[in-house]
Amino acid sequence: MKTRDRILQTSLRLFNEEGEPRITTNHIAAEMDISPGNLYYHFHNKDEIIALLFQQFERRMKTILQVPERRIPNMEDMWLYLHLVFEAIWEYRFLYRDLDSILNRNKKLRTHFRRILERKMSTAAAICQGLVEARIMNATSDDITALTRNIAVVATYWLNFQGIHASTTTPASESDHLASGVYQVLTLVNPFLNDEAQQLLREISREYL
Amino acid sequence: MKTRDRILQTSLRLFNEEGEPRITTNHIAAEMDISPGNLYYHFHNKDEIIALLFQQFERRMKTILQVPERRIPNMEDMWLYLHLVFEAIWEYRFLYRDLDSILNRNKKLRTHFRRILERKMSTAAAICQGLVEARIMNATSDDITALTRNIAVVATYWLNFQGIHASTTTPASESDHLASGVYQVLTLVNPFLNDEAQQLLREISREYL
DNA sequence: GTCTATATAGGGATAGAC
DNA sequence: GTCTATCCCTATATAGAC
Repeated sequence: MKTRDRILQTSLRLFNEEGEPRITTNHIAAEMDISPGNLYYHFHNKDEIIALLFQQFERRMKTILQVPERRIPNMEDMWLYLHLVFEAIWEYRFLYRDLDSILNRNKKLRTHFRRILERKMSTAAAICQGLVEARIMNATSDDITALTRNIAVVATYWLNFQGIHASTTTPASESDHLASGVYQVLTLVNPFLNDEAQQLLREISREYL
Repeated sequence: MKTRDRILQTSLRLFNEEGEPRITTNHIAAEMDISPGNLYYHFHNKDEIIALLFQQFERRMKTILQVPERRIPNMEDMWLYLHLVFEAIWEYRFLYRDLDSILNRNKKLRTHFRRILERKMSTAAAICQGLVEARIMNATSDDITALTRNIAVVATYWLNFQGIHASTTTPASESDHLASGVYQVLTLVNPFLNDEAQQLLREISREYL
């Protein structure tokens, strides 16, 4: 594996584990047993590493958010779909942990992140619209607007919230984080579903949680 | 006004405006036209300033979250109540902007912040319970658990979300931030309310938003 | 491509005079 | 209480040898 790729890989791991602000270029080099000078041969600065990692994340999110399917999604689809989103967030969670600090340093990242957020919301809105037309969901257009915003907020900040709120109990495993996030987002959708879909959702929750 | 208090006041303003990580003790001293040495006469270090500001915030939140009233709150009560919470968050928004970074540096703050979060949720749960008993709200105990978590997430991270999402449009005024946050939280509660309460909520929203 | 050595800059913090 | 001067440390980044 090329040094350049190893730098990206190692940076991602350390950023996720320790938080981006606490990891310096020296830390990354030391962890890889290369010299700081070598790292700077491959990247001009730390921001360039972050920008590259963000690009990877963005590409991944874009493919997830495409939703090429024609048919109306059922509850199980939604669960799995949300799971993919949370999985991607989890693998690049350092971005979310210090979101403001990272986005403030780089205007381009801010714009791109906002686009991802907008895409998340429009995808969610489209799914809801489909469910309404299939009479699975009962919601006005205003309801859907507010709902998609809430979905975006909870999906974006769930890991942060968990990190504060659950720090009392035993540190949860990766799959716990993901499943609880998916569940929490679906509780937002739940009150708008018809009885049958609500029942279905309860069963799926019991199965996965 | 004593220098010590002016330091706190100036720090709070600069932290809120520029973000806590970007404001150094030298910045604070320069802004006040005092020497860095003088600042260190009054505070041992930057963390001590932050801890004091946090204490102010915590006291304020505690008094808001007391809810000494006996009677069942109506929709207007809830609006005003949430408004107080968002107002307090707004005035100490630097804490929320770099929450992870600040809480990671100081374990004590983390514990106290978690307590505030828990208190927020138990207060919200108590209010919901009251509404259910008054037949204004229709929700199971599981519904309320999930709902209060969602309320906590949205209330905690609304400003951050707004900062990313709305950065395209004109920078909103303070009152816009608050009102939109209150509205957004109430959209979480709305689907559980009976028709009459939902109607009431729509009217209040139109009035304040 | 990789290393060693080093320059630079900035923030945190202290000492001692006034 | 306040100032000036200064020290220490750490992080970023570069230069030049190999």
